[in-house]
Amino acid sequence: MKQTTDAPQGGDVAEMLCFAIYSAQHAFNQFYRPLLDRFGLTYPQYLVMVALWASDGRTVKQLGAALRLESNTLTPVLKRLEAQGYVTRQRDPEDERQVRVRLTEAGRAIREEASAVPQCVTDTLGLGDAEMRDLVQKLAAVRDRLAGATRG
Amino acid sequence: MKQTTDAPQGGDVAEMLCFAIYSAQHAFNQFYRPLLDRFGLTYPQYLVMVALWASDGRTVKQLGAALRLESNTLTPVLKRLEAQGYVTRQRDPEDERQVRVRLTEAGRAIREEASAVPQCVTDTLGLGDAEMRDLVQKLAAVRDRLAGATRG
DNA sequence: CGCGATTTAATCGCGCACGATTTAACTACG
DNA sequence: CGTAGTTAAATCGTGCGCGATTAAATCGCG
Repeated sequence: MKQTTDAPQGGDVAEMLCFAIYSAQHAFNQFYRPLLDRFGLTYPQYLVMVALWASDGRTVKQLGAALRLESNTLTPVLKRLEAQGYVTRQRDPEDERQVRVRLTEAGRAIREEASAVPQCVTDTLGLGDAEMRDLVQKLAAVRDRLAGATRG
Repeated sequence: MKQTTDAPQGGDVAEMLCFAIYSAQHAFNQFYRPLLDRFGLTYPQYLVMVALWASDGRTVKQLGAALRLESNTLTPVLKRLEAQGYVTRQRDPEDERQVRVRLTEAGRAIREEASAVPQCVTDTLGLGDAEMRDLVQKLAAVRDRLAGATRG
């Protein structure tokens, strides 16, 4: 009987969920690149901006919780965003261990313009709203199960 | 109360399909790491091995078509696999532009042992076969639509 | 044949990811 | 208080991804 799961016995990477996610991630990255070029943003940088547009003034830790990244990844990204003039980074006077990340005027300014970007994604994918949400929910479940098993 | 925007996908990263894929990809990467450590393989290296187990002796181009990668990414990965003793790389005498990648005895030898790895994934995810296939198919459709739009 | 166009890998530079470690600031507890 | 333990960011090294470029082999067309 043919295996159709994540098992390589029967087949190729094409049948594996991990590869479906892996290759879809690269496709997103490449799809976003030309759209974000005019802002000088990379895809991970864009995700940070989205997180800040939703809730400004978060600490590195809080951003990391939202993006599932840690300071070893975030700090260099945030420094580049700071160098681009989109955010500021300053130690919280209340707790000097923490660094608060805040949007600059320029960072807030591109929000409107950048709203065309996700619209372009939905247009390209042509998925219904319910189908999209379902896919997001299923992927979040996969992610959380994997993450739970990795730690616990 | 959580802020949302009018833009589709524009609330927070948690609602965005691109982020669901992005974070699931990282979760897979971290889930695989301890499982692959004993083979000395990274996750991308493992995907190359899976592709070769399915069809040995492919060219870099053919491997790239399967994995959606190009030589700029594959060549260093293949060199590391070669250094580990899992594959050989040699120019095709029929067409010296091409490099054929072949499993060594050691490369074939770990196939059986490594078959426990995807089993561990299915056990952890607890998804039915049909549900898994459906998810893979949907993600492949997303990937192909994005890739088609990026090129075309 | 000859020579420009095409194809295939490889190379280079940059920006993530991330395990491991370090530094600094805060907390808890005797 | 003081100090051991904890927490938050930053630092470092390695390995991808990938756009851009280069080098070499092959193809195509006169």
